[in-house]
Amino acid sequence: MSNRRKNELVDPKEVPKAVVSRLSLYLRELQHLRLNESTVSSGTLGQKLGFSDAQVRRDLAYFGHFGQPGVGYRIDELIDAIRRILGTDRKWRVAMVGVGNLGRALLGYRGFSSQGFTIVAAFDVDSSKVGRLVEGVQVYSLGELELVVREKQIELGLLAVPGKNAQQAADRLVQAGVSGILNFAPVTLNLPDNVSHIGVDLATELEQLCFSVANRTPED
Amino acid sequence: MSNRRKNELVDPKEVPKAVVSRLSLYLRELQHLRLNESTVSSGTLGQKLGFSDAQVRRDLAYFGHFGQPGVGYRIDELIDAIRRILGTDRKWRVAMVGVGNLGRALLGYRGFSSQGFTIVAAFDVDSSKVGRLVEGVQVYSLGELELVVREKQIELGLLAVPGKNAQQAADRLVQAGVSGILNFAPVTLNLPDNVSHIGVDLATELEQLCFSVANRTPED
DNA sequence: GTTTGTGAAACCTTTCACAGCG
DNA sequence: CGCTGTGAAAGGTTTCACAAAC
Repeated sequence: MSNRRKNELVDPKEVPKAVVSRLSLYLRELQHLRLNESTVSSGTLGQKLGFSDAQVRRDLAYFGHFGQPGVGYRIDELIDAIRRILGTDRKWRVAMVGVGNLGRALLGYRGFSSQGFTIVAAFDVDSSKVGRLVEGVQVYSLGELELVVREKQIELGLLAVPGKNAQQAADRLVQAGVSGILNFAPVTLNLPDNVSHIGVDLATELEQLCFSVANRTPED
Repeated sequence: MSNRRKNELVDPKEVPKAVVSRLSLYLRELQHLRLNESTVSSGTLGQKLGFSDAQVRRDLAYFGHFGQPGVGYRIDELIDAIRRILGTDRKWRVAMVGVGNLGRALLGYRGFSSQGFTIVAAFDVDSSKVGRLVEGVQVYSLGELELVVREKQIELGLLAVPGKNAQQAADRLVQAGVSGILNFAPVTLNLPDNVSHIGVDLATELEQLCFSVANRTPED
């Protein structure tokens, strides 16, 4: 047996990045399974997501001994554990930068709040939007960004501005002290190492789909 | 030297998936660089994206000999080559399923059309939306999905419906004959192997960001 | 019986380092 | 010179297969 106690975390640096991305998928699936079952085996969980049973067990074993031989994993317990690992076992305060089509849609998206994220302010250059509530969120001018981010202790930024303005807006978020940025603009941001960022480029995702459609073997 | 001639493609099955995802990023960066330069080295291109020079060269070499020693890569030529590889050197006809917040935002997103994707129809259950134009796209009832997809020869579907309706809507797209689905609903779809699909879960992305913020080493 | 956790093997991806080309 | 393309090495990830646990 490992010298790690149950639920004790390993150094996150030795956890493969691919494992972390699957953790979110496990969490999502477990939240559905919880409605009907109280335990699940690695085989069943893997099957729902298209992974092997061995992969599920290996992934979870990075973080502790969550399973019971002959039984499987207790769903509630595993959900709590994964949320602790991901850091979503508490609320995160988030800012939206850019209240165009996409920004507005994201402000109204219920999936964020259900996972512990609260959008507490939005920013836009368009003065006709400033001062209004959009999807229940107050819109401020970009000039107020630093002040509001500090005042409301915002930790994460969602960036939904046009590509040409994205780097500048990101710099301001960094300046204001956020710890992470989720970037929807189709550009690669250049940021200091002490700020995490992830890019989500919708056109890029569609290109990947395209490739896989165009290169499918005929007999598939 | 390889026995592959310039621009000749290898069997796509032997190309790592990670390489394909970087191809989209190379393309995006090259489209910016083209405005100021006519050639670029692997080092420069890699630096913009945070990849090593060796990785850029290795990735591109899967598909042919695009570079010139001592000079680098001709940007226009490389853009054309990557578009051919991804399959975006032609127009793709796309349907939007779900015209809620996110669906509407995606209908108005200019980034799709600039990369060769044309949204030619939208579908929604809400009868107050059916028959209207949203962002210039005609909205049909879900009942018309199969007919319209066939008539307009739609190849790809964007799925932006609530999670509980996603599998059913995806089944209908498959039934209607689409080749690929980009799924924004927070569920894992179960689809036949002859239909490609990619999931984009916005809450999941935010969780990944969270993890990387929460687990950053103090001295970073 | 079922299912976990994990060494060991297999497989996959990135980096190194340099011959060879322009 | 500078830069590519690529063998070989290093590093990372997944699968196999089975002893141990229930």
